[in-house]
Amino acid sequence: MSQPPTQKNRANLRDVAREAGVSVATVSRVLNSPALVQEATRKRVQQTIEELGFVRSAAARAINSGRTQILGALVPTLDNDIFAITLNAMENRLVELGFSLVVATTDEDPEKETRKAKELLDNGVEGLVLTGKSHTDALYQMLERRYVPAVVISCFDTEYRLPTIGYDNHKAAALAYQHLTSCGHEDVVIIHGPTEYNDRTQARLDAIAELQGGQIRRAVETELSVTGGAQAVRNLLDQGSDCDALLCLSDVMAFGALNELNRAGKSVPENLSVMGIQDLPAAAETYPRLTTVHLPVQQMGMQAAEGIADWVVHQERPRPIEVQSTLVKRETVANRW
Amino acid sequence: MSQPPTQKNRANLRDVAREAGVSVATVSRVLNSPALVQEATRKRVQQTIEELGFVRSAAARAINSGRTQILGALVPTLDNDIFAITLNAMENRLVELGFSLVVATTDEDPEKETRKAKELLDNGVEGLVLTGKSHTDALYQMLERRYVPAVVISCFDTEYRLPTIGYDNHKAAALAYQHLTSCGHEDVVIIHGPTEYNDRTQARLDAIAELQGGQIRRAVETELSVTGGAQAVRNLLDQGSDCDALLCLSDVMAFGALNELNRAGKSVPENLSVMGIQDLPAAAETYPRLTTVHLPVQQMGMQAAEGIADWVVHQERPRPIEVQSTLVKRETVANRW
DNA sequence: GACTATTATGTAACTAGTTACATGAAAATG
DNA sequence: CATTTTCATGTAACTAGTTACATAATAGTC
Repeated sequence: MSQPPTQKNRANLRDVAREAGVSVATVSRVLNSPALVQEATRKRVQQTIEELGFVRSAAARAINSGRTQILGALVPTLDNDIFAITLNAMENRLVELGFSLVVATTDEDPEKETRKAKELLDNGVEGLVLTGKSHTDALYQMLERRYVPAVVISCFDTEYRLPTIGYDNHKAAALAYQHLTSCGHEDVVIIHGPTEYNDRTQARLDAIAELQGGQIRRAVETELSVTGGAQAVRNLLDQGSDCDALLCLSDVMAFGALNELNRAGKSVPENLSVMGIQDLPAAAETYPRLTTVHLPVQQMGMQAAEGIADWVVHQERPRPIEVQSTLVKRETVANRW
Repeated sequence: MSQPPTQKNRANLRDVAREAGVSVATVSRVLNSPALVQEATRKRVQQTIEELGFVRSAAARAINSGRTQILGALVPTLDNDIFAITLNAMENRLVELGFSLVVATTDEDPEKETRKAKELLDNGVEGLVLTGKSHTDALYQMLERRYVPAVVISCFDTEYRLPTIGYDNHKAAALAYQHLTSCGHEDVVIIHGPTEYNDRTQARLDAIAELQGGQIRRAVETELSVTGGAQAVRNLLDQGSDCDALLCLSDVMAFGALNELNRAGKSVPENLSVMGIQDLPAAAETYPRLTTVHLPVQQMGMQAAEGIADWVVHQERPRPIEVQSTLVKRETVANRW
């Protein structure tokens, strides 16, 4: 039977010291600054560590250093690609910087986010990466009271109370919409995800409203997913409503939209144009290839990782960082002039 | 200037005790078993905790309980949907069970996985969820030496040295291939991702090899992504090679394949059939809708969460759990009889 | 009113490391 | 050869909690 020495009979520093016939300080030195220990002693201690299968307790280290080396990220969901690429980049960079990343999902619900943030902080997370600007006062207070570094991704706003590291959603949407109008599209239907607590979608809508004279002319709200995009188009077609172009405020919805238009026998961009925002890798492979606005989410993930790590280590609040969105012209927008 | 009291001047248990005029034991009781403390005292202590903004140190708690409440998941990547849904489900269930989830990516590289596993364990993770069966001996030894609970997802094998919680890749691929043959498809091209260190892809290929008399007849290896699927089809078309059906061993490649076939003007399933494996949500919305094998990855995520949490808490190794794959007939497979 | 039971609280010893300071011995300097 | 410096190591006091045990103060019983 395998003994179940979960934590109990695991060797600790004192065991190693006793077994090797040295003091705890010496063992600690072998682990942390081996140069200070004579070679013979060091060898002996190292061998004892091997023999006893000794592993330093992370908790005990943390208690002394006040550092857990763990950061947390709160994202709305992992269920689609929108945040996955950012997280992937963030995780990779953080590991290089010596941190682990705890991921928690919020379902775009500020209350849930607050609860999860509390759990993460209670579990020893040293800093947080939040998504967007919609958070509860309780969360802000918690961060301030505990002096927890926290940065915000997926948006850019120098005035915001936390450092933002991301793209300007307003600009990105304007870029997309203006491309459509510059190609002669008059009647554009905006397909967007839920706006409740989603300031990024709201900012994109606001930008378009501005360009349409203060009021969005035609918009349909749907689920922020491939399925949502498909459903929106299905409804539009069922109602027999016509338009020049579809602007999906996120690529995933554009993917669904394109599929559904193909199914309905509508030619894109001959019958109508379609645009997305984000430029996921798959956007280059849709049929037809999706014209979209590129959001450098990978770069954002890396910068966020560096920003939060720096803040935690050097107690220096990072400046907001804007990553630039750019228009990617492919095949789903026609020139109507 | 905001004081930078990162860790230092943060109030601790002793500060609260002194300020409230009670002993440290009483404060600890207020936090852990408030019923044992008289109401007046409890109120006073709670108020002092509020005033001083006292927050329990996770590290100090962990040192006593030997429990960090943190689990780790090692997945090949977050860059596409394949693992995102599983992780999402896992994270949600783990939070319910009182754990946090640290996510690390391995790029399907056992050495990198071993390094990351070590980092996670050194950072205090109590248990691991691994993906697939390709791991280094060093990793196995590390897990055994440290008595770290670890379960494996995305496969099912009762003989494996760690408990597997997942689907049987062999069965899933057989299910897909047999559907194609039962519909009269003779000449099937298998499109699959890299097999190096990817035992799941290998198991799927093995199943098909068996059904084809020991040797895969036609296969093309590509990147495990939408882009990869599209490229594979592009190459196939460029070479002018014909076939009855395309079996993509993962939905994401099927998405790319369908797009590319649409682009080439090939009718699916009239010209050729296409199948995927996984049944991502988007599979129901492709054009045409993708026939695939459903892998209940959400259920797998939940079960894995429960299995590893149980093992960590009750020191009881879970039994392997198989989640069943099922055929989902949609529109991309024609009957050739 | 004395004796026991119950309840609330405190003391101090744990958990597993790190580290300032002290000590002793060997090496370098005058 | 004595003195100072350097190096290796040990002692014990920290980090921030938890908890077994002791004690004091009520409450309940005979």
